[in-house]
Parts: sequence; C-alpha cells; structure tokens
Amino acid sequence: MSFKYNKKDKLKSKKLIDKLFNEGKAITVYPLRLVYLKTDFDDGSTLKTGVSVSKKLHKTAVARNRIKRLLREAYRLNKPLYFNNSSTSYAFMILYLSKDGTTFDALNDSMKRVFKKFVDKTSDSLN
RNA sequence: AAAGUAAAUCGCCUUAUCGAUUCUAAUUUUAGAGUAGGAAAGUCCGAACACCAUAGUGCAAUCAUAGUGGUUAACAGCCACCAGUCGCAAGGCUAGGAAAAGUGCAACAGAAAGUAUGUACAGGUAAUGCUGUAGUGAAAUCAGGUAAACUCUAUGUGGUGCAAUGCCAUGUAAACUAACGUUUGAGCGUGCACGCGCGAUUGUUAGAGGGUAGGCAGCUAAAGUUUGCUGGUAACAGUAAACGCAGAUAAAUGAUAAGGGUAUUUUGUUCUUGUUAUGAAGAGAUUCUAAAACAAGUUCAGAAUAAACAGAAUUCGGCUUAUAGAUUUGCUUAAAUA
RNA sequence: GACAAGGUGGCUGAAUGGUUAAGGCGACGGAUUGCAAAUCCGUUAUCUAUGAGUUCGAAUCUCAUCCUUGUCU
Repeated sequence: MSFKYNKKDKLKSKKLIDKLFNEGKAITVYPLRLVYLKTDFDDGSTLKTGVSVSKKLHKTAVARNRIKRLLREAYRLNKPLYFNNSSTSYAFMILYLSKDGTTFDALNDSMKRVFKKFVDKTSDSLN
C-alpha cells in the first residue's frame, strides 16, 4: 500500500455513510473522532475513508476546507504505517471536534494516536 | 510637508519532495498539459437556457420603475447634462413624475388643524375677527404638509427554476382504493373574459403503498479575454491581431521543507540635526564649545513577529456587502501647524 | 445549489405611524403563617436584531446588513 489516496479510497455512497453512523463503532482522541465499520467493497479497495467538519463549529467554507485538507493529508501519510498488513476492509469517517483551528503537526500527531488505539482495539477483539 | 478627494493596479514569490482532480497520448501505470476570486460571498436586479400538450389576446389585480437624453441582448446597471442638497474646495449624496382629479391622516399643545373659529393687547369701523402683534405647534387664516398613505399619470410585467429537463438502472407499479367528471365539457397556465382545440388506452384530487437517493447527458467556447487603431465628451460601438482560460459531486485546486521579498517591533552600528556645562571666556548680565548623555531622523547587519476578506457548483451582465497591506495618477486646500 | 418565512424584557406574547410599548409566566421585596405553599400588594430590567432613509414623529413604512428557521428529490 502506498501514500496514494484517490477516488476509489474515498467514502462517497450515502447509503454506506448512513449505515456507518448507525452501526459503526467510534474511538475519540480529542480533537479527532474515528467512526469505523467492518464491511466488504465491490471495487476491491480495502479502506474507504471520509472526513467531516461541522458547520456549527467552523462558519466559513475556507476554514472547513483547510481542516479537511489537513485531515486528508494526515490520513494519507499515516495510512501505510498502520494498515499495510491488514487484509480486512473497513469504512472510516474521521470527524474534527475542536472549535479552534489547527496545524499540520498537531493533527498528524493526533492522527497517529487514533490509529494506534484503533489497531490495539481491533487486534484485542480478534484475540 | 500634512490633510482631503476621485480613479486605477496588485492581493506574497521561487524551488524540491509527496499527493488530489480533469483532459490528451500511449496503454495498464506511466508521460505531458491545465486546475480557484476580486469579490468565487449575499442571492438584490437583468438575461441566456429548459419545462409547464401546441400557440395566443384583452381587462383587472399584483409587482416593479420614475428629472432629460444616451448606452446595452437586457436591467432598478452604466455615461452625460439639469435641478436640489452637504462641503472652504476638489468632490459626495438624491425612491428627483402629480397634492388645482378625488379619498384619507396630523398624538400632545392650542380658541381653532376645513364643517373652521376666536383669547389678550394695539389699530380701525356705523357695526362685525375687519387688520396687526403675542401665545401653541412640525405646520395657523393664506393655505400648506404627507404619495417609502390610498390614489392618478407614463412605461413594463405569465409561472417555475439545472434539485429545471431528457435518458439508463432498480421496483409485480401506466398497478390498488375513494370522490368528482363523460361531448350538455372536469381538467388543460395562479383572477375574469375570449380564443384554441386536446381529451377516457396515460382525466383531476385525496388516500394507502412500492422503488430510488446511483450513473450519463445538460456541463462549460462564451452577449469571451488581452493589446492596438478608428468614431464618440463619456458609457459604449466598430475593426485587426493574438490567446484558447476550473469543472469537483461527503466537494479536486493541497501538504511539508528550504530560500527570497514586504511591513512592524527590537538590538547593535554609520552619519546628520537639536537640547543640556559639569568645560571655556567675562567683574557681571551673558556668550562660545559639545567630549559625554538624551531625543529625533537615517545607513548597514542580526533577531522575533505578522501577512487581509475569503473557496467555484448551469452560465453570463450588473448591484450590494467584506477586505491587512502595498503602489501609481489627477485634483483641492478656507482656518490652523511647520 | 435554488426559493421562501421570521427576529419585541430571562421565557412567552400583543400593538391603527402619536406618552421610552399591553398582558401572562418568572425573579426580587413585603404582607399573611409557628414555618411553608396558595393568596394579596409592590418592585425589577440598557426590551422593538444592527445601520441608514422617508416623516413633525418609526416597534410599525422603505433600503441595506446580520442571525434563525423552513421547502425542494
């Protein structure tokens, strides 16, 4: 798996997103919240991920776009470090909970902690 | 100088690495090219385009506009001029038709706010609110004010909006139940009238229910952008050349690092100017100098900090609002300061 | 994206262009009570989203801005 994050790996289907929020589980490491669900995909990709920022917390489109871009970048760079060997496929939704702005370094750090927690938790449940 | 005023331009840049998306090649993972604004925003006007079976007319209502002329595909925009108003001025602002067509409204105060009528003082008369002043009020005897009150005049105006609309996929579903309607006309474009015909195999309304929430087209070359020339006071028009300029859909246009430029603050430093004697002259008033100190400006170097408003969603023309900082040009200056 | 509706004290909610704006629920103080509740009396508060305009006068009319809510397939 590489650093790429193209159309196939994005979570787009409205149906799937509804299902994810209804049936999925969540991990919160402030300021991030990861909602995940184990599913299978038709097009062969193992992970589908979307990001979201509330309009209530960040009023302007510029602020929301900025945070979403940083979230995608952090996800793209950290993905191979944690999921290179996993064969099970998941749908992810990453939410940004803080009201304040952020920097790439801070977000990168918290993204790593979220994935670490996720990997620990899922491997525990398998055992 | 400073202050003001009008207009225009820019809105950090470069490189490397890792990505996103569209198109074109080859072809199955490579290469090349493109990729956000002046407001992309608000959705306030005007259009294009699409649908409302086809294609229309009149009236009314509604709504909009409102000096004159020009400009434009169109406009409530823009340009020029006139008028009013604010400003010393440059210049700014103006929903700027009609109150002698009619209806209405005017609290409190005041005698009286149109059905008019009368207090005090003065003047005047045969006599009288007959005349003036005072008093109330935004407005007072003359009529006026108000049309962002109704209204009148002139001009214009069908509705819905790309979540329009067409096709594909999915679903037993153009299915089922009730009411209304059957050529004597329900409905067909929201009020009335006319006209036109369509019309039971797919009428209208309501109920209950099934499916989808996906894809393709619409979708980006356009009343296009830049520069020059010609006409016009100008808005703008004509013409020639060059350019080919976003197309995403839980939302692309990014992230990181390095370097550079700009502004502010601060440290050191170069130079200039000013102030100060504790120095010097003198009997003294006072005068001269300025090592040092302080203040202001300035040269160079370093450090830190900061960099606005804001993100396309069918497309154009405007308007409105937000906007750190920088640059350029024209014009004005009454009073006050140097 | 396209198109609509609204904004009045802490909450709810009325108003013909005419006295810094009705009423209710609250809150506070007093009376009542052995103490409370209920009841009665009084008080409170920068209340018409913001900024302009029309008018003698604006919560009301007009324009712009801000905020909130709704509709669509």
